[in-house]
Amino acid sequence: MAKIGFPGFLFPHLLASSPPHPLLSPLPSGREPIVRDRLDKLYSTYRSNMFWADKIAADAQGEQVVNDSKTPSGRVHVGSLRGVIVHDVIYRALKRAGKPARFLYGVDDYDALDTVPKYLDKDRFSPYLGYPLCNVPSPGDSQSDYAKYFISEFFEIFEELGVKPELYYLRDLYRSGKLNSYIDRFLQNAHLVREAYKQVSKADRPDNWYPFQVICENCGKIATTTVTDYNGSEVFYTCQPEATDYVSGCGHSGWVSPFDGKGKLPWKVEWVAKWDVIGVTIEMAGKDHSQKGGSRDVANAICRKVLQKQPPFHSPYEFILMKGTKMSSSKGVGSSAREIADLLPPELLRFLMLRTQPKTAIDFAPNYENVTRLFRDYDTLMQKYEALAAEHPEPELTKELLPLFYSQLDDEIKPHSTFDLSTLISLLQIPHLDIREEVKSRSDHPLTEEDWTEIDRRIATAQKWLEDYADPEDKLILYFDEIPEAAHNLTLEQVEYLRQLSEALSTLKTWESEALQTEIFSTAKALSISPKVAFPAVYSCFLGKERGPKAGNLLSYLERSFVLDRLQKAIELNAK
RNA sequence: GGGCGACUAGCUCAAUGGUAGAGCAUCGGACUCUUAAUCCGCUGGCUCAGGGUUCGAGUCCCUGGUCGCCCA
Repeated sequence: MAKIGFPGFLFPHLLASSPPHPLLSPLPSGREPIVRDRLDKLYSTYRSNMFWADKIAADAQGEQVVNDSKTPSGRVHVGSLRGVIVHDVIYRALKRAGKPARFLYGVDDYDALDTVPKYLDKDRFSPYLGYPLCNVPSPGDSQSDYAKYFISEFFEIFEELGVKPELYYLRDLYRSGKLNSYIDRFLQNAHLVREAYKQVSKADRPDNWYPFQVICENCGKIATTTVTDYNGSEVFYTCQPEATDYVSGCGHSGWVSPFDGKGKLPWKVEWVAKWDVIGVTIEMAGKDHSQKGGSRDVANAICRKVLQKQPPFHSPYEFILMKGTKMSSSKGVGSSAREIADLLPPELLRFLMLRTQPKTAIDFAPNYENVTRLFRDYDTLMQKYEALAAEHPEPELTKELLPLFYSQLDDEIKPHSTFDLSTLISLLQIPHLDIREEVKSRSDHPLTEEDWTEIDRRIATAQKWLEDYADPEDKLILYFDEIPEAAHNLTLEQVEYLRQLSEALSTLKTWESEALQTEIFSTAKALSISPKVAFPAVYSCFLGKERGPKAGNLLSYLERSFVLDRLQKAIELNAK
C-alpha cells in the first residue's frame, strides 16, 4: 500500500452543510482567530494537493456506500463509462484512505422500453414498447430478457476495466417486497411528492396524481398507467390511451395491489427509495440530471420532505464527447462503450476517464494526436513512478502520480517496459516487417513475459486504430507507382544529396537496414548537409512526407532497383 | 425564453484570495549510425471583455461576449 503525504484523518471535513470545524472548539479564546486562520490555510493547502477522488474520500464520515445505476435500454454509449469510472475511483479512494466502503451498481430494469433502437428489428420489438425492460424478450439467446442482454454487454466491460461493484436489479427489489414500505409511504404522502415536484421543478401534478405506475394487468405495459387513488392496500389505475407519445395504453382500469413487483415508483421517487433501502451515501450524477430543478434536485427534495433525511453526497460529472474521426464515422464505429474498450487497453481507458476531474468535459476524438498523447502521458507518469520506485520500495503517491495509480486494475502499479504507440503505428505500416522482432531489437534490455503482454496489447491497439480510425493523411503511404508530389520541390542541396546517395547505394555490398542507415547518414555528413535537410529528401521520394520511420529500415524492405530508379526520377524532376 | 457549466501558453489541462505552472508542440543545442527515437535548454500569458469588493483577484460579486448542455 502506498503512502500519502499528509495524514487525512486529522482533517475529517464534513460534507453538505457546514459543520463546526472539529479542531476549533478547544482553542484558548484570545488566540483562536490566528490559529484558526493558520489551520484553515494549512488545511486548504493540503486539500489543494489532493487528487479529486481523495478529496471526496477525505470528507467522508463513517461507512460509505457508493452507488451508481443504469437503465439497460440498449447498447451503452461511451459517456456512461465516465460515471462508472468516477464511482469506482471514489470507491477505491475510500478504501485507500482506510475507510469502510461498498460499491453498488443497480440495473433499472423496471423502466419502460421507450424506443426500439435502430439496430434491432422494429417489427419484433415495437409490440413491447411501454413494457418494463425485464419483461421484454432478449434480442439474443445468451440472456433471458432484454434488460439482462444489454446490461451484460456493459458488465463485460466492467470486468475488463477491473470495476467490481455489487450488482443488483430493480426487479428483485420490487418483486421481493423490499420496496413495499417505501411504496406505501410515498403513496400515503403523495401530496408531499407533488409539492416537491411543484416547488423544485415547477411541474404541476393534479391532486389525484399518485407516484406510482402499475404494470397493466391487461396489456403488460407500465409506461401508460396512471394511479389516481390509494386505499392503503390497493391502488386504482387506468391504462391511458394517450399517456405517452410513443405508445398507447389499452384503456383497462381497476384496483390492484401496488406491492411485490406489481408496478414501480416514478424514476425520481424510486431513486430516493433506492438510496434509503440500500443506504447510499455517495452518488454522483451526470450533468444532465444535475441541473437546478432537474431530476436530482427533485429527488433530493423528496428525500428531505418525505423521508426527512439528508440525500447522499452528490456532485455532477461532465459528459465525455467522442467525436469520431472521419474514418471512424464512415465506418460507423467509435461511439459505443464497447468500441472504445476494443480500441484502448483497460488501464488507458481508465486513465482517459479519470485523469480529468469530473466537472471538466472530455472531448476525445480518437485521432492520431489524441490517441498517441494519451499513451505518451501515461508512459511519462509510469517512468516517473519507476524512477521513484528505484529509490524507495514504496514511493509516495503524489497528486501527479495518483491518476496512474487509479488507472491500474488492482491497487498496485507494476512498472513494465513500454513501447511508444506512435512508433508502433509507423512500424506496422512498413511492409514485410516482423513487428515483434523489430520491437525486440529496439529494446535495450531483454523483455519479460509481462512486457510482451503489454506490448502485444499495444500492437493490437495500433493495428485497430490503423484499421478503424486512421484518416488517410495519418497513414504512411508508400508510393510504389508514381513519385509523390512532395518530391517535385526539392532544393539544390537536397538534389545533390540524392545524387550522392544514389551512387553510394548502387555500390553498397549489402542491402540491410543498418548498412543503409549508415550510408544515408554518412553521405549527408560527407556533404556537410544537415540530417534535417537530408532525411526529408529521402522521405519525400517514397512517402511524400518530411518524416517517417527509420530510413534505413524503410529502404531495406524495398527492392534496390526500385530505390535507385526512384532516386533517379527525383533528381531528373528537379533538374528541370 | 429560463437555467447550468465552461473560457488560463500554439494544443491538452493545473493553480488554498498572496510572484500564473506542467506536459506536448515550436525553436536552439547535444548525441562523430540522428528521423514518428533519446537527452539538455530557451522561448512562449492584457488568465474572454468591462466594472466592483480587497492591501492584494485567474480565483469572490455584477454586466456583457463566445461555446457546450439542460429545461420550457
